[in-house]
Amino acid sequence: MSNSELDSDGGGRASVQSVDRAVTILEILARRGETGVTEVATELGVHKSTAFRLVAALERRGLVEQAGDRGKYRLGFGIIRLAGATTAQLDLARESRTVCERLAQEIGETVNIAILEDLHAINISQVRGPAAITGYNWVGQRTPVHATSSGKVLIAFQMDPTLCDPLERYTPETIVSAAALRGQLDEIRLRGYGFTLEELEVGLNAVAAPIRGDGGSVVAAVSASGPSYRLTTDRIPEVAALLVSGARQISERIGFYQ
Amino acid sequence: MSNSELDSDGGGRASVQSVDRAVTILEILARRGETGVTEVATELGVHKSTAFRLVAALERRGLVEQAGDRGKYRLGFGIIRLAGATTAQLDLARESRTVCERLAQEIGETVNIAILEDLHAINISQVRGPAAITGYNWVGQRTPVHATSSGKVLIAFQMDPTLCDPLERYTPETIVSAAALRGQLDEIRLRGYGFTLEELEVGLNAVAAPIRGDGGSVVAAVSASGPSYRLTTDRIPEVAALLVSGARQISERIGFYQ
DNA sequence: TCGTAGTGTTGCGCTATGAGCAACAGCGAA
DNA sequence: TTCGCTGTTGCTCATAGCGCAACACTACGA
Repeated sequence: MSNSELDSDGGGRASVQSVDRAVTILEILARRGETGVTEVATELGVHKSTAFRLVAALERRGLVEQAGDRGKYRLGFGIIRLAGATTAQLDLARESRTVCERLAQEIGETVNIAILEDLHAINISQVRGPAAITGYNWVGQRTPVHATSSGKVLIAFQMDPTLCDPLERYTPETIVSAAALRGQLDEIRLRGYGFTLEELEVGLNAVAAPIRGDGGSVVAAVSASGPSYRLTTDRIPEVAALLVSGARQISERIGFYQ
Repeated sequence: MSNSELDSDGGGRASVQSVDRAVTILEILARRGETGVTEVATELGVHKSTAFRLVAALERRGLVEQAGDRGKYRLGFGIIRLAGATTAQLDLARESRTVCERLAQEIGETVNIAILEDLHAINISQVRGPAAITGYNWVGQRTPVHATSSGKVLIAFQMDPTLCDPLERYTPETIVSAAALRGQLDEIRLRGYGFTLEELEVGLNAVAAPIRGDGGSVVAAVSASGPSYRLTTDRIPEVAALLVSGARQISERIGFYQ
């Protein structure tokens, strides 16, 4: 594939040339295995200094690596890592789907799966509850770990998470003291589930339980959330039991054996 | 990660900004799952039209896909494909290594593993023979299928390969008639191995055998090559038997069961 | 049902970036 | 030791990539 082929996207500047070239380099390396800069340049139809800089940019980010000090290049572990992130999330989302659908039906509220990233909970899957008022889609959203049930559960099982003090307030009920939050995390580890009461949004309650991976570590959380007039404080134990059970099923499906 | 962090590579323009941004987008999508353009732009620290164009460039190449007609983006199957190419070749190279070392010892010549790509044979692994005169590294090299033993074996087991007529000549011995080559391919399928006699380089002979994948199709070839005064015509049956045996072992290791 | 807010997408002009050229460093083979 | 080739770097300049403004579309709330 030459540049003239890349440019034939439909007139004008239809793409980002450098990105196209970089992706082509990844494909060349995928096909050819270990390849030198000059060979990449020849196949790409660019100057070898251009090829070198593009390869170096990919190398810097781990998508390409050099075989030895000086010489041929090959695809790096960064590709595997990206692919792994994709398939791991796909696996988790797929394996948990039917369990989440059942939970949403049983609990009557919206159910979400979240993973931890840089002290944020990121939702990767959602099943809307039958009585859901709002159609808000949480998937892809990052939420603060100290003000969400999933977030609390995720950090409760982390090694010594670094917490700000004070934490950010979202409602009058938000826990802003790191000490108070640590106390709640201790309770979560003892009870096996966590919850929030109008801590992220006024009128919004949530309960969450930990999902474990094949090493036993907590890799995700499943939660149910709803309006506080429906998901009342006295319903929490019942909802928690359902979530803990569902979380165990999901854990077993993704390879956790106790 | 903001651009200012990207720029802190060591003064000046140390990288390719657009490629760095594109890779960061892939990492964002790996972490967050389904994500909108505006969210990507915010996290990347660029204008949303910039983010949109970068995402579109990745989408065009299959590394990113859109979830639905209009909306959030996620990592695409292109990442899996790249990762698969990497791990498949790694698997093949790894599983064949000890067999190739033994073959190099037994035959006394350089042994290579090659795969087919666009009517070229690409070497992905090499073990130098003990009596090797030249240290030439074939890994990553593309060689013409009609003038190499691996190439002939690889196309012999393809569905109706398209051949030029005449083919390119490299030495006085090169087969340049497509009809003559097809005849040789028929013989290869019957015998189970192929060879070349000074067809790529004067003084260079080679023998190759097919490696099969789990569906039985030929996915690679293992070959031995050496100077014609050592790898003589009368040695071919003996060398072929060793290569066929070795190829079967490799095939079994990568999942082929007869 | 309609208006509004927000997101995704596109055209355009400008400038900062990416590219090619020339040259250098290093390595392996003759 | 010399030569050929590859990988790498500094520099200059043209253009590709970027941000801005605007548009199209969708979803939500009144």
